Formats: sequence, C-alpha cells, structure tokens
Amino acid sequence: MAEDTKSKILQIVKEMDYQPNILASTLASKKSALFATLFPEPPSPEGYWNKPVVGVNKRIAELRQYGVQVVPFSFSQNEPKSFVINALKVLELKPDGVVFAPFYKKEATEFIGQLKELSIPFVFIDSEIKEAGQVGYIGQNSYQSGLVSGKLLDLILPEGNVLVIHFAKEMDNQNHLVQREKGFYDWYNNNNRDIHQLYTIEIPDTNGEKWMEPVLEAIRKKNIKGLFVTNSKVFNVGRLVEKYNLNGLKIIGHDLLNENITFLKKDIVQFLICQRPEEQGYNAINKIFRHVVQKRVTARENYTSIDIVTKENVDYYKEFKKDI
Amino acid sequence: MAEDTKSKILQIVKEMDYQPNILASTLASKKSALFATLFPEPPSPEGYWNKPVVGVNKRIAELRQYGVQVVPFSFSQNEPKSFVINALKVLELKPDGVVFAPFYKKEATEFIGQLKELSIPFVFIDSEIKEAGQVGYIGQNSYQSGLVSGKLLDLILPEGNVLVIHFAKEMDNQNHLVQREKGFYDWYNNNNRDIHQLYTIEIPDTNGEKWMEPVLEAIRKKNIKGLFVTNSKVFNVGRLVEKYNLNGLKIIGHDLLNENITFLKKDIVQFLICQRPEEQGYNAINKIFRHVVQKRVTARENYTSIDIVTKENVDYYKEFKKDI
DNA sequence: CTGAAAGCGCTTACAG
DNA sequence: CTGAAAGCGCTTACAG
Repeated sequence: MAEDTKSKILQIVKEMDYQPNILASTLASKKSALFATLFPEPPSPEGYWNKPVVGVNKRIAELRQYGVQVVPFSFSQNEPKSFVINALKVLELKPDGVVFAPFYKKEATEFIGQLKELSIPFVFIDSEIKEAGQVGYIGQNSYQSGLVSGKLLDLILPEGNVLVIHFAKEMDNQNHLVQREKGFYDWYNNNNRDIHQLYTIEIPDTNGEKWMEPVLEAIRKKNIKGLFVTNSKVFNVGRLVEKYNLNGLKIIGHDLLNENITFLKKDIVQFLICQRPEEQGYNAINKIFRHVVQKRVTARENYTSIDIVTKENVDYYKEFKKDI
Repeated sequence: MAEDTKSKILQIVKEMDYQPNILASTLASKKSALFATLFPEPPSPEGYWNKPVVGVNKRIAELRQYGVQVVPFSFSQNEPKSFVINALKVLELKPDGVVFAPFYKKEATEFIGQLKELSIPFVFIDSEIKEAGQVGYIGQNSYQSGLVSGKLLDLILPEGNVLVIHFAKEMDNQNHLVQREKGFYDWYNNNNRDIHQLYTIEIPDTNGEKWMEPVLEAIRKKNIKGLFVTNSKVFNVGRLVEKYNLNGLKIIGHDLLNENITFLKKDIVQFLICQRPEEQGYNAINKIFRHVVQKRVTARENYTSIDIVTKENVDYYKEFKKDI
C-alpha cells in the first residue's frame, strides 16, 4: 500500500478515535498462556502465604476465559535446597511466565539466571531483588514500613527499651525482614530517641516453647517495654504474653492472620502493619498476564500501601474484595 | 423437551463443569446501558469530589466495550435546591441506573422515591441512607472512622482541649460528618478521657479569612491543643496555623488532597484518615454495572477501609492503581 | 504480499 | 415452541 494512503487511513482512524474491541480480539485470537508460581509453603492453613494464593486463584479464575492456566509450586521456609528443587521443576514446565518470592537471595539469583536464559519473564512478589531483569515487583517498601513501625511504637511507648524479634532464619542483607529492622532502627536513630535502647533477637524455630526463654530473659533483664516483630508471627509473642501474664508491654507486628487479629482485639498487640497479600497475589498474576498475553507495558514497581491497623479499623481490612 | 432429558443434559453440564465464555456472551448479546452519576460539585480542581470521578471514568472507559455509557450530573454543596434540579435532570434522562451521594437527606429521600417509581436501581456513594432500597453502598463507616480519629488524637495529645470543626453547612443527623463527630466524641466518652474537654464549631463559609476569627478565639480562650476536622477541608486549618504561626497543635483531618498532604509533610497535620475515593467511584460504577447488565447479586454494603495516613506512609497511598 | 474467508463461543431474530 | 442461521468484532490460516 502506498505510504500516503496508509497515513490517510491512520489519520481517519485517529479522527474517529477507533478503539479495537478487546473482547472480540481475545475471543478470536485464542491465545493461551501457562504460568507458574513459586511461593513459600505456609506452615499451617492459617499461615501468611495462604493469602497471596487466594488472590492468585481469584485472578486465574477470571482469566480462565483467556486460556490462562497456572501451576503452583512451593518451597520450605527453612530449606534453601527446597527452593532449588522446586525452581528446577518450574523450569521443566517451561511456563510462559513466573511469579515468585526471591526468598533466598543466592538461590533466587541462580534461578533468575536460568529464567533469563530461557527468556521466561518473571514478577517478584513480597520481596525484591533490584535490577534483576524482572517484569516488575509487587509488595511493600520494607524499609519504609519499618520506619512506620518505629514511629508508632515510639508514639505509644513513654519509657523502657525495645526488642526487635525476627521469627526466621537464614536472613541475609537483602531480606525484607532485615530492611524492616533497618527502617525501625533508623526511626529511633534519626529522631534521637536514645532514651530507648534497642535490641534484636533471632528466633529460628518456634516448635515447642523453648524459644520463649531467651525472649523472656531479654524482656526481664533489659527492661524491655516494647516489642516489634518483623513478620506475621507476632502471635507467638501474644502467646508468650498470655502464658506468663506479662503486662504493660506495647507490641507491634505484621499482617492480618486470625490469631494476630485476636491479640489485637484483646489489646495485647497494639498495631499491625499490613500489606494486602491477597491483592498482591491478584496483581502479580495480572501483571505477568498483561506482560505476556496482552504485551502491555506495566510499572516496574508497584508498592503496596503500608496499612496501619488497630482494633478500631481492623474490621474494614479483613475482607478481600475484588468483586463489588 | 422431556423433563428427564433436560435433567440428564444439566447433569452432564455439571459433570463437565461447563462455564459459559463471558467474552463471547457479551460480544454476541450487544447489551448496552446508560448510567447517571450525581455528585457534589468540587469547589476547585483540587477538591475532594474530583477523585471519585477519576475512578468512575476509569471503569467507564473499561466498560465502553460493553456498551456502557455514563452521563455525569453535579450539585452545589451549599444549595439543596441544586440537588433537586439536577436530580430532575437525571430522571429526564431515564438512565438504567444511578450512582449518587445522598448529600441532603430530605432531597435525596424524595429523589429515591422517584427512582423507585421508575424502577431505576441506584447505588449510594460516600454516605448512605439505610434501608432505602439501594442496590448497595460504597463508602466508609463514618462513625467508626470518627472513633479511629478520636483514638489517634488522644494518643498524640498529652493535655489540653479539643476542637471539632465542620467545614460545612446544612448538616442533619444522617450526615456522615455528624456520624464522624459522634464516633470521635464517643472515643473520649467511652474511655473516660475527661481530662480533655471537647468543643464543636461549624464553619459554613471559608471565603475570605473572616471564618478564622471564631476558630482562633476558641483556640485561645478554650486552651485548645488538638483539632479534628470532619472532612477533607483540613487544609483551611493548616493555612490558619501558618498565618498566625500557631504551634504545638495536634491536627487530624480527612483525605489526600494535595494541600493536605503538604501540611502532613510539614508536620502541621499529624494524621489524615483516608478512604480511597477513586476506588469508591470505580467500585460504584462496577456495582451498578453488575447489577443492571450482568444481573449479578452484589453485597449491600461495601465499606471502604479506614486508612490511617502519616508523613511516613503517605507516598504509598497517593496513586490510584487499577492497572497493574 | 494481499485480501477474502472461516472461525472464536456465544445471542437473538426468525423461519418452520 | 423449536432449531437452524446470522451476526457480534475481531484474528489467522490460506488461496491467489
């Protein structure tokens, strides 16, 4: 076709503001796509990592019409090797896209190399590795959420020292729990709140109640009045408080697990910092779908809001609604 | 067809888990729908009521494929008559559904009667009238959000009295500003916080700076140390604070207007209670669409979260993202 | 390389 | 009342 005819037509297309009918387009094209997810395995049906899966499934159900399918994989939160094994399974599947949590920095980096070799696009969820060639990241800015936690604990704690608890093991510098801790400490440092002394403790294993001893000892010997738990496992501290009848403590943790909500309502936990994990799962699938199937450009980083949840507003965060 | 043949077929349909292709369905059916919105007119391009409109337009753009159109109407925030006039225009249009803010109780009730007579379904946004025959409500639980404001101001205010400011006029009992005030007072009453005395003032008009006088007088004569503004117009108080160089005041208001964010970042305002107005507009259109076009059943009440926003987390609330 | 034809999975008007 | 045919607005394989 002659160039000027072409441009004339495009001109008219523009004038009439023609918008292709996306329904007809996807119906006719019969494209399909296979995705894989690789998330930590929740230790119980109440665990945090069940929540992103809810959002994933919701979006997948909607996208089934578009011929989209997903195969879920998971790995142990205490076993870097299980990440490697399941990452391998993902690669064998040869999916059109992957959504995963780069939980272990080293192992995740290797996996990323393999994905790139096979030209499989990927989206990070929950925590991120910068500039790793990802389509995008869905999750919180962990450092900033630590700052918020610091501010809030500072606000409600007139005196006494503070204990930061990581219920986790194998943490490296990239880990978002470490980033939260860093933000938290920085609140106290940047605002010269040195009337409070800060301590950190790492609890790798909460089977049984043996883990309680060092925490209890720290609380008693170090005049701890405030506690910050860097992940969703703040319910452990709630149990400790009830078992030993501790009172006067101010406690901040993360995420709306049922047991955490119970402790929030009992006023044992004062604030939960939340991040809408179902929405993250939903949005992560949506992002890889838009990239792979619809070839749309999406944002590199979609930071989730840092929700401050108390007894009084918790009821309006519990539901996940994408269906209004 | 014989009954048993029918049931046999339905049996197979069930076994195969047949799901109709919604793309093909809407493409073939060529249904279309005309909706109307009736919102308060924002006093400036920065005003709160521009935000729900953003969400409305976003959803409408997506639904254009489905043959959905919307005609927007608005009314003055100071003129109940303008509500009546524009409600009448809505009725003349004979839309298939209406989304509106029942801003003036009496006038809204009359409008509702007329909508029902014409069998036009409607969705409330921002504030609600209970049991009025609405398809649903999208917005905050205002009373509860008042409680949250009370708690937060209480938390940051060691001593002194509190002034509640309504920048509004013609408020009746149903008004959600009154509900917010009620929740706020109840926080102080229920927790026996009578070391603080509470006062309320109504400012109907903020043209010029004459309105500042009574507020300033109250602050000075009544030992006011904390202020709670029941709507998005807390920036007025910010201006007052800067003009008269007041300091040591603790201020809580509503909504992420740019000027409010500025005062938040300057630490003149300590907390903003927010409600994702763009999402509300988006969801309200979605709700009327699902009801009218898709004949789906939706929830009667979709309470928006009561977001607690500070200097530290505000950056993660500013964007409206339905496009990830 | 170009253009007409078939088909995606439904709905609906219409002939029988 | 029933069932076959046409059509929704696109994509893509294919004949020329």
